Amino acid sequence: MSGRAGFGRSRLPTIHEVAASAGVSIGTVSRVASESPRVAPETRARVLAAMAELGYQPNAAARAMRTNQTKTIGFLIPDMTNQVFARVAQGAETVLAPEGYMLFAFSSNRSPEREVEFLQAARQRRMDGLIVTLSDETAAAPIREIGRMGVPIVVLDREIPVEADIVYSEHIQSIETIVQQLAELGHRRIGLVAASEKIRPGRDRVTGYRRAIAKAGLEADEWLIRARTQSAEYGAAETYDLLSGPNPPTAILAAGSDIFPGALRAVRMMGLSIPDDISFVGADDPVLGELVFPPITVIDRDMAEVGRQAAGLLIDRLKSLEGPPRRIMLPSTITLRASLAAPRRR
Amino acid sequence: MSGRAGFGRSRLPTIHEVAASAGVSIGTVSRVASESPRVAPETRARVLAAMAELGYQPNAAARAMRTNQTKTIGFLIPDMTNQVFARVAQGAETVLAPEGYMLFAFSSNRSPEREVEFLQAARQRRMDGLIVTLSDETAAAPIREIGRMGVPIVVLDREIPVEADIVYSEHIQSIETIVQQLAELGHRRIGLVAASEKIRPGRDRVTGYRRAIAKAGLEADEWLIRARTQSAEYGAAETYDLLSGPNPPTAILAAGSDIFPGALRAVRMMGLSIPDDISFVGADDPVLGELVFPPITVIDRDMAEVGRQAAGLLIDRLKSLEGPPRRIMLPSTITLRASLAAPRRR
DNA sequence: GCGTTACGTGTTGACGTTTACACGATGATG
DNA sequence: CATCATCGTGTAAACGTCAACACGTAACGC
Repeated sequence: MSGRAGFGRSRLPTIHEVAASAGVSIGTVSRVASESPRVAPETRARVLAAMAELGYQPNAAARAMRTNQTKTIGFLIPDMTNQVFARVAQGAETVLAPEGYMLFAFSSNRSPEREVEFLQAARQRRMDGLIVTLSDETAAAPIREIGRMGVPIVVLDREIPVEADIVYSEHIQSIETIVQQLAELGHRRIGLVAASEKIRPGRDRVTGYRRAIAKAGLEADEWLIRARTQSAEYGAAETYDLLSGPNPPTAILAAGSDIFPGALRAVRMMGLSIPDDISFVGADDPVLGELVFPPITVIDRDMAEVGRQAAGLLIDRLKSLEGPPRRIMLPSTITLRASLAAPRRR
Repeated sequence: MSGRAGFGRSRLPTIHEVAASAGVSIGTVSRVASESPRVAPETRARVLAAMAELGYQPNAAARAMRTNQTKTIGFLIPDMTNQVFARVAQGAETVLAPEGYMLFAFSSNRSPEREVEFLQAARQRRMDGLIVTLSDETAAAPIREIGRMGVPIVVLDREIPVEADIVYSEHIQSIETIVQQLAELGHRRIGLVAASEKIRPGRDRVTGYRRAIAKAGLEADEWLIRARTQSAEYGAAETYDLLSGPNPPTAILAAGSDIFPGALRAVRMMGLSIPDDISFVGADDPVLGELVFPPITVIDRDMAEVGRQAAGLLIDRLKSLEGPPRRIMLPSTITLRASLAAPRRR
């Protein structure tokens, strides 16, 4: 009952009030709350009733102070609106929840300053563990902060000098495969638009691209490589620039979840037809490639699995801190669709 | 330096250690930490140096216990992977961060049980305020839990019997407008696929639809209305069912961010051409409608603004709890594109 | 019937902060 | 020169919980 009406702040009942109401000591209430076996069934029932009556919820701050754990995991993501990370969170949730941990997500909007703020907030709040995706491997401050955390951390797809478990995604091989296929179709100039080389996915994709170009014996033209920012605007701008240049590519790799729609929009705006005028490959978006016409070949990954693996590593580390850092590599998959064809004869 | 190497849990320095290191009392350290003016500049400098040296971060739990606030806002969303909510979070962030609040997002995956768990966790953690989007207005448990929270809450686009500030989105008028336009083009049978009638957006869209049908003097066929679940699969299934029926509609309203791509896929799979075979309207996705061919007319809303408004209401309530519940209604906008045409003659 | 054990419950610091209060030193004032 | 603010700092209590310890009671074995 206690329908303490009204807005805003109202004092929440404490363990003392529950104890008084149930006619026992606070120790007994505490034992009931933490499901200790050493309580008589009848007493337990009375305490439980008092708790329900008062709507008692133990104060996590006080509990954290005593027990040194918060049952809270923080998830740092560069961008909430990016489905890639949201799917990771969802996957991690499925592993963390059964273990009694709450996963709270925080978006840095790709700002290293915000990342530092989050990491400090996480430390202040004594979160039990963290899953972290930094937006820039070359920014020193967040990395320094990670080194100070003092709790287990799992890093997602980044290469940073930190003692942490890491879940990698495979990027090099899949880009190589695609470039090779395009070369076999007869493409000699292939444009790559990727996220920043300051983070592993972008860097690896550029690496894979260069490697495949060399293997196929094609001319290595750095002008064809664009890797600066993960955004639709950037994808559109670079794609436009590539396709309106003097010696444009005959295929475009839009290697990023946000770059993909941007690049596609640029192609559309220029009135080019896929795959007749230009071959096109997207990445990291499981929906878009299937819905547009023609359907578009896409490099994708099982992000929920990334989340599950990351959460698994974290749980292990939470249970026992032993052992060297662990690394897991998860594959990328290529879904071939109708967006690839031989280049138009000049 | 204190480069206390190693994995996992390491003890973090307390205010006592900082005090000892700086040669002052804990009271003084506390005053420095909370930026009280009553500290001599030279002392302040020494304390700050000690803090930096040790990498001190105040224990939020202890602080929360003393001050009764956590500077934490919780954001409950039905589904992280849905861009609609992610954009709200982003908008709310921009208002909350300057006020010193951290926004932590939690996804319930549309489960009322998970919603209750989050609300209880938020209460245990003594979060200062909440922004909440329930997945089912008819589920009693989460609503009861909200009533017990004891902190300011802002509810997003739901009608529930709770004393809270609410940010609504307009749905009825925009659906009415679209249906009317379709009627004017000559459509007499219009299919509606929406989210559940158990939440306001779905219900309002059905209401708007019925109202417009009546106004336009069209036959009201309940068979044409599908409003059960917000998912791509549901959107695809119902669209397929509508279009393969004996007397199919000549236009489809896919009134939900996840329903939209699902419905579109169904249309594609049936080999129907937009707008020649079928007119099509999407909703709540600002990207998809623009990228497919032909571009699709879409009902959309400025979700970041929803987030900003919600955060604003919350901040006000946090500063002064006075006054009756406030309600804000934000508009929907219709972006007309090439997916609407007169129905094919039978 | 006594000693022993096991069990259920109460009592009592701690956890790390903040903040009201106390106190000594310094400088201004009459 | 005595008085009194003012300022900077230290001290100690409190916040709500847990868990180690203490204690009383009942059951049991001998």
